[in-house]
Amino acid sequence: MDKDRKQGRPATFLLPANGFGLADTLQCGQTFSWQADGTGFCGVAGRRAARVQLCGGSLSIAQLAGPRQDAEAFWRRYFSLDVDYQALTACLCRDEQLAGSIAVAPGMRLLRQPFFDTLLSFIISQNNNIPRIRAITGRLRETFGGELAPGIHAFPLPERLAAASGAELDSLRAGFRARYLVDAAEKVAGGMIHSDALATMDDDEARQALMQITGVGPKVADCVLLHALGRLRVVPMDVWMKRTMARYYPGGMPACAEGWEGVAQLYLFHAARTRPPEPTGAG
DNA sequence: AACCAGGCGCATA
DNA sequence: TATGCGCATGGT
Repeated sequence: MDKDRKQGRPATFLLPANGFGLADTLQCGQTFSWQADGTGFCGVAGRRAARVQLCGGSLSIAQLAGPRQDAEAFWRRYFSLDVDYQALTACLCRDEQLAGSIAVAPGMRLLRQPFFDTLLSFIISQNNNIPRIRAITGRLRETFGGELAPGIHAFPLPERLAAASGAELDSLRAGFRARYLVDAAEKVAGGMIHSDALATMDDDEARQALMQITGVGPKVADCVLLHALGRLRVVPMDVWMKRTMARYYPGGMPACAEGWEGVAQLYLFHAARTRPPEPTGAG
């Protein structure tokens, strides 16, 4: 695998990305693995590192580390550029509240993220805010993850994190979540939790399996199902979504979101956090 | 069943 | 500058 990591030149290519909103996609709280970098972003997904930037209607990707052969296919899938969001959002917009939420960030896409990166990130996200999640995941990567490119570290491998020392864990300043990270690493390294096995289960079975990890409750489990396992009907219920659902959809998501409830959640969540809450009633 | 630990960004005083 | 609030989970 040495040839994959030590490359003289990055693999650089363009992906068609009409209507794609890079900043909204990377900054809405679904990933904490990307750093704004002037005109673009640098970040990681699994064992790959990349710098990405919008160029007109295309997404320019410079993969700095990782397998080159399937790089285009990997990133196309990661950014959901293989999904017809024009058609999908047009469908969701049949609901008035969803239309208003999509208008806040119409180019936002649901990422398809690597399993273990996502599991660790959302364990850290619990009872936490985005700046601090970014800080802790950054220290987690620098402490335990391999350096894929200069200054860019991967998320740790499960085996490495499972062998963490107490001092290393303290340095994360992750608070009570530190032992949750270790339990997740042990269960993945030991094969008790495996993404291939989760993929064969229905949503409820996979949720229950993930909740065997200490520190993974229903909300964190649903985040992993949606963001890493492609379970697009799953709606992680944090406080913002509880408010949104109670207020606008007491009877559940509208029919136009059937099968895409998790994607609808992305827009509703982002809009709820972005714009000030409206008073009840008209106006 | 209701409460707190745990750390820190944030809004409000 | 100080104070309190919010947050997802596990444990009491």
